[in-house]
Amino acid sequence: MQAENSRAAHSIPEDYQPAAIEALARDYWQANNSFAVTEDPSKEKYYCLSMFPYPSGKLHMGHVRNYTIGDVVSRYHRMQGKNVMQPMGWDAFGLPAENAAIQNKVAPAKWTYENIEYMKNQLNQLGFGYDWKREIATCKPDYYKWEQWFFTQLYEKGLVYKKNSTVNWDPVDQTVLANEQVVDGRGWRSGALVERKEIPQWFIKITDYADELLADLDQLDEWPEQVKTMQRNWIGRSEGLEFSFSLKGRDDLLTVYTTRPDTIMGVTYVAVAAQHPLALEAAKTNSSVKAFIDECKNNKVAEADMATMEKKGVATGFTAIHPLTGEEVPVWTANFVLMDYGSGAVMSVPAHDERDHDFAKSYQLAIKQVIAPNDGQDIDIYEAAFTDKGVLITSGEFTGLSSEEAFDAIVAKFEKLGTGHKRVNFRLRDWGVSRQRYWGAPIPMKTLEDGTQVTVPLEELPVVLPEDVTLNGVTSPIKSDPEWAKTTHNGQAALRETDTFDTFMESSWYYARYCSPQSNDQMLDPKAANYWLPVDQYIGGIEHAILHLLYARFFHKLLRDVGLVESSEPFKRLLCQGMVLAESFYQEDENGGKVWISPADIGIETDDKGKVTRIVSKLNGEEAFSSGMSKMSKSKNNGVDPQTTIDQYGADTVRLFIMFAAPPEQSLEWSDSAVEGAHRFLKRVWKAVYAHLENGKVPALDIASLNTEQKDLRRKTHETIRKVSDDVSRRLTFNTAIAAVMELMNSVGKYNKAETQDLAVMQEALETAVLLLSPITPHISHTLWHALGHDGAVIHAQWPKLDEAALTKSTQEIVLQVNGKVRAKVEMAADVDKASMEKAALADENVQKFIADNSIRKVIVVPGKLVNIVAN
RNA sequence: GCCCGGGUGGCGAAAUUGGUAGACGCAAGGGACUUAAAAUCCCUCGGUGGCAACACCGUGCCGGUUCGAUUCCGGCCCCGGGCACCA
Repeated sequence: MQAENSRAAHSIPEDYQPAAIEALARDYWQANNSFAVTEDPSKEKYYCLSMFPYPSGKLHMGHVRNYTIGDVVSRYHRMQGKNVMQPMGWDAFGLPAENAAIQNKVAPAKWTYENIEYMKNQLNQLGFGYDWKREIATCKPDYYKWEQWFFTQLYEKGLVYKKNSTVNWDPVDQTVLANEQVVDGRGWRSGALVERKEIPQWFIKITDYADELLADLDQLDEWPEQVKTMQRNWIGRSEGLEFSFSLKGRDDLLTVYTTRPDTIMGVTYVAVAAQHPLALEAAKTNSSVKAFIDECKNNKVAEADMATMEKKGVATGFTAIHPLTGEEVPVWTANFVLMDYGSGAVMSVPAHDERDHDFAKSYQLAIKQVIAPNDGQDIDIYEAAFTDKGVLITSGEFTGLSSEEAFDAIVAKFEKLGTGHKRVNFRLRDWGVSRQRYWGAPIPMKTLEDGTQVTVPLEELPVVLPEDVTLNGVTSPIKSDPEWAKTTHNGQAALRETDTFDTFMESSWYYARYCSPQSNDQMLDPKAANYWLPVDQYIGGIEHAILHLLYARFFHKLLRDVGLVESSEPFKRLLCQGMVLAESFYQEDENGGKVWISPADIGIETDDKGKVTRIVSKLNGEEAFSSGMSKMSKSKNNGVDPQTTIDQYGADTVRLFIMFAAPPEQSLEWSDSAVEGAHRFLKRVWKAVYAHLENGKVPALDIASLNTEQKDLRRKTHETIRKVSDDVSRRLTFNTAIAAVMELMNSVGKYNKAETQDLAVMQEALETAVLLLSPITPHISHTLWHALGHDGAVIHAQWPKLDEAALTKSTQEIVLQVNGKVRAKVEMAADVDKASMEKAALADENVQKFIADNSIRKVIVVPGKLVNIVAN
């Protein structure tokens, strides 16, 4: 990387012209197939993956951010000499295609393929280095064939079953609605009040893997702690007691599970779900129970709605008998008990559970305190529940035990009596994969005439989804066409399943398919899969922290257990990038409603401190208002089309801005003027190289002969290498990496000598800046690297090497504090010892002033950094 | 409601292991160049006081630990993500 004698520099125009140089770099990569990779056991592999996009129409800023991060990481590791795979594809099934189909009268397939074409072109314009040979679209039969096959394998292994489960039902359109399609409790098209309905659906037993999914989180040491915590809570392992209440005058038992057996003596009622058999039975004779159950049919399915709705219930008339005391407690049915979770019944202890407490107060049910605070503090149990652990009171033989001791004692008691046992429970529920929609992969099952369910054999796969269809907005075309389902099985008539898979199915294994995307005789080629997997760096939005990442981890373990991969986890390192926000503006219409105005149509007036004084709409010249920063969205009309910015400033500016504006995990605020700032910086880099080339021939660097100024610039160069290397590889803080290169360029700009060795250190500084920037702004770096005299392309260059010797400094700044406040700063020798530091501190005039008449209690010396004198 | 994050100048941010708060950039103000404007370059830029040296205050709010807290602990407020059929 050091300058050779008589380097043949290539001249460049004085001005930076992004459009021309970006086309040049793109043509080079394309002509040389720069990003195509194959398995090469002689090289260290690096698999960098960004979450694939849903082909919604055109790229949005969130995509640009996601894929820029991935491309920077990929290009960095490439410069480390690794065999880097960076694939791209399309998460092509989903609801929006059906909506677009209804709106624009175009088939979902056609709409999807057109969007893919357009977005692929945009990705190329941004200079992302993808191996397009590996492109996948999940809506293509050669992809979902293997997903269907895999499902049949899981079925054979007993990991798939069918059961009833609740959906949102639109009674007017006679169709199932996604949560998104339910607006204020009504169907978004029909406006009808949505009902809960139970329909049979296919489930995959993710709960069989709950223990492993939980335990293996501990191995993922390069995942954000935040994501692992969310997954742990989602899986929700708990230890508790399962036991049954007998029912007065009946033979059946009511089974419940509790994580707080220590509070069992405080049970004052039992609550069952509205769909619980006991509630249904009570409804036959009790009209208020029936009315309540009917009312619950209008409850929404989403958990957030369940949790925030008013807690309601009604007594069933049944009476349960407390298994330890023999006491009689009423059985209620309540809207907060979930039928899908546990046994659909819970014991209620109002004194020690907030929800039970609220409910008991609303319905005048008894509140019985059985736990007292450890510190003996008096509490008013009618005022609020006491939910902490403590000491048992009025609990018969268990009185006086701590909550922890009582847990064991009470579980032991039940186990001895044979009426209950300790049980590990998970919050995680099995994965319901059936969707009653058209644009998805058909579920490969058939029903025979006698009702038997069979899998579709491999030779009949894929079960192809017809693409040339018209949607009526209500029923899936494969459901409304009676012919589609008709098939045979071993000569017998059979009907195909007309439900399709949840689209999370496709996104749960695409990362593995990229390793052998053309494999047509098996799901994965194990040799390729085991070379590339696990993914070394996965990048995507934090909104996927739980569901997608958990399903993908689950699928990977399933792939392992069918023998297709060797590893147990799919993603070694994870980065969750933040959202892209923009300011949104509105004016009010005559009804007080908000009319959202695009940021492009807004003018802003400021005072002489830059504070905003007035916002005006350019559309009507009247005052407008800001509603602050929010996620770029259609509803707030605050989206900024990446294409406009690419056209105006070029891809490098967009990439630089988006990496500089915020650290990757934080939300990023779009700012037009900051984009201009990024562009200005690239112009400065260009000009600096141009000016350097004008100075003529550059001699070889002769380190021994450098003067102080030359050494200073060289130190700055190598400090920058150290900082940027660490930021890009370990910290993934691209914003501070860019800031460091900006500092280096500021030093370059201030350097005004151009004698022999000046040119050599300048050459080194500029080459370094170009190399360090090249993962972020690959196009301008491509041209400038060439201009600086290199015949090979910058993508084949090595990442700059740190010269530790260049970092040495003769002096350093020492901070002098009195009682923790900075009172002076002094330059001292780099190798100064503690005693001299302390001596210098005590000798300082300002330090002396602040010690004054106080006596010195303590002196803290941090070697090479600071001295703090404690005096009072 | 539950789980997980975040809150630092006019703005985006930095401070990596408890050790100089505000690197880098944007906006703004002043100046140079120009007939002029744009572009570019130079200077200033947390608040208050002071000619200055410097002092005091300042990292959402209240309290704690520490020689020293943006960083650790307890409580609160506000904003964002997820909650199983949006992807």
